[in-house]
Amino acid sequence: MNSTAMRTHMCGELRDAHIGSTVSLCGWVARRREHGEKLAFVDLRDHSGIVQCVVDNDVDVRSEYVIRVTGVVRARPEGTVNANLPTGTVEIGDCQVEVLNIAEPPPFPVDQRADEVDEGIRLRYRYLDIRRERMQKNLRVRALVNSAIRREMESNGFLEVETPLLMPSTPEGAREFLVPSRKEPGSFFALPQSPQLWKQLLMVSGIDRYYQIAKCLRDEDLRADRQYEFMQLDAEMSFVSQDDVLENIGRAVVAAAKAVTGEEPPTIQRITWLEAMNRFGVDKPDMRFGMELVELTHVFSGTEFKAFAGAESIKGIRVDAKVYPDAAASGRNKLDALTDRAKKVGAKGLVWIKVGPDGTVESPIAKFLSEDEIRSLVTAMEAQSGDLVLIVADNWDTTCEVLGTLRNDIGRPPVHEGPYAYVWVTEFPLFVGVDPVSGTPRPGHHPFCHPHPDDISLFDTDPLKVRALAYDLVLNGWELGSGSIRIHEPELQRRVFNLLGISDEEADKRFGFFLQPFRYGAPPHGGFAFGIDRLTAILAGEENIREVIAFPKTQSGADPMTSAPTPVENSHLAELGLRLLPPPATS
RNA sequence: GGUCCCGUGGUGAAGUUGGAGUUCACGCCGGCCUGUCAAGCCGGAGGUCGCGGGUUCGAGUCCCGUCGGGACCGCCA
Repeated sequence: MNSTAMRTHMCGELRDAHIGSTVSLCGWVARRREHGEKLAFVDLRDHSGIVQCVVDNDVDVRSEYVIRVTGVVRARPEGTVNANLPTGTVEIGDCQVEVLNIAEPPPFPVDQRADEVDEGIRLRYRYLDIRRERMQKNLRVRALVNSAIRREMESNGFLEVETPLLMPSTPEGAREFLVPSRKEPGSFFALPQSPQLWKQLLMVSGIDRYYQIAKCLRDEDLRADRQYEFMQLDAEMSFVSQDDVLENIGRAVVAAAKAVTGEEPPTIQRITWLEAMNRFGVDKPDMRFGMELVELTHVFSGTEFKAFAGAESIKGIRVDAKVYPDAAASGRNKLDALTDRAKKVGAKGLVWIKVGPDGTVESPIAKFLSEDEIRSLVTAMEAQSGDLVLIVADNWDTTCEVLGTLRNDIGRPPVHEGPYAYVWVTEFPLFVGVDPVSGTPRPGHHPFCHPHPDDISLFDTDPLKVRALAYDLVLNGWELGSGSIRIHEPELQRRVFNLLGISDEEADKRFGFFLQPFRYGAPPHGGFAFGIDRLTAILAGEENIREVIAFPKTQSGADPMTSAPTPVENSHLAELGLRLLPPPATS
């Protein structure tokens, strides 16, 4: 399969079994070791690996020259086997070397040492960076993920349908990239944040099970886990319950993980949003480690301590001295830093308690607590001597969020470290908070999420308590993706819009092209989408999705290799009916 | 929009409380070398210390600004 007109084998595949065969190999010069005019060792590299070629005639080859070597595979002489190379028991002898192309010295070593090179430089010369084993591996992991997902989705009856990149702008959600229209100056296409609207229309169209490995584009600030453009497995199913969606998407994730690691990943756990918040303080819990939030409100129900008295929610986390000896032994400076961190996240303050031997405690607030309270606290926290307990008393949201943040700060391992902890988070709230201007609830996911059928009665009385048939998939504390059962009944959709403060007319104006088809018979349906880049990064052992993207952007949204984005000629703009504003004045 | 970290030959790093023409390793160029494998030995070239301004007798070092890279907050329905 690997042989071509120019080569018979790949460098990395040669083993003892090939000894005696004459081979032709093509690749790049990884290194050369010269021993005078009549002996040189050339390490030849292609994507499969490296093999040593012994050259006993005078050839001038240098790093990254592209060469073709023809010679005979032979066993290495006694004592010269290289255990560090998979091909280390053999070498290519009697080499005829043909230089196919010369090369300038590369700006950085094209091997593991480039892991230490500034990422901006790696990106400027990405085509060289990708020659390295690490990037070759990562891109191949990515391809495995994609092909496993395709195979699994298709074997489960999903049909791949491609959807447009050029679509109307919709004001909701993430900031869009705009594409000016040449034929209609002043009008614009938007690039899709996701194929959300298209896939729901495909359900109306009777496609039944749709999937696509789709490019999504969002003009939001970049992060280790966020790029302007990213890939999602996007899927939608008709006549399903939430369980149907979770099972099918779960199979695709499992298939991808298995394709990469060779092992069946652990069962994907399920947890409700409420439980996730109560136990982990976040809606994307990293379940690889403990330090769960402990409910303490009842412990201090009759307390004299002002900061605790009457607090809606009091919770604590225990920093186990056996697991986190450094954090548990934090001195005053570190504790102050933790307090600052807690305040930045929204807490009024942070109470710390160091547990000593025999139930003694050390804390700035110890004198305000009764012995009973201290005893109950230590018992509730299951605290041992040396442990550090951190307590927040506030409204429920703040208490959860602050402790969830501190828990992650103190205990969270790098995202790519095992074990893999997949979890479905279900029953997200339909609305999150209230718009400060209009006073109406804000959608938690998007306005087409189906409310939990048990909660419809709360619509008029307590809308913020309404749960949605919405769910996230979380891996090691990263949100891989989310989905929901959608509203297919126009009447229910109108009720949700009205709660959101969107009138019928306004809904029609904003989402008309999307809502009108639903009048022609929309099946009950639901779906999901998860990020291929994030899943691939974790499976590849990387903590940054740039490492699994061939040509990513930097955090500032630029490409150091192509210099994009670049200015364009005024004539180019004029053709699109555009003119630039003067640059903003700098004071 | 904000907080924090980084920027010194091609690459990675060192450079003390501000003090001579910045140092080291790798790489590069030349020479030697027949069993190396990050080969070895000898010699050589290569710098706007990101950029601009300020403080100072004197700035890689201190201050301000700016550009670039990174982590995070906001943002990502």
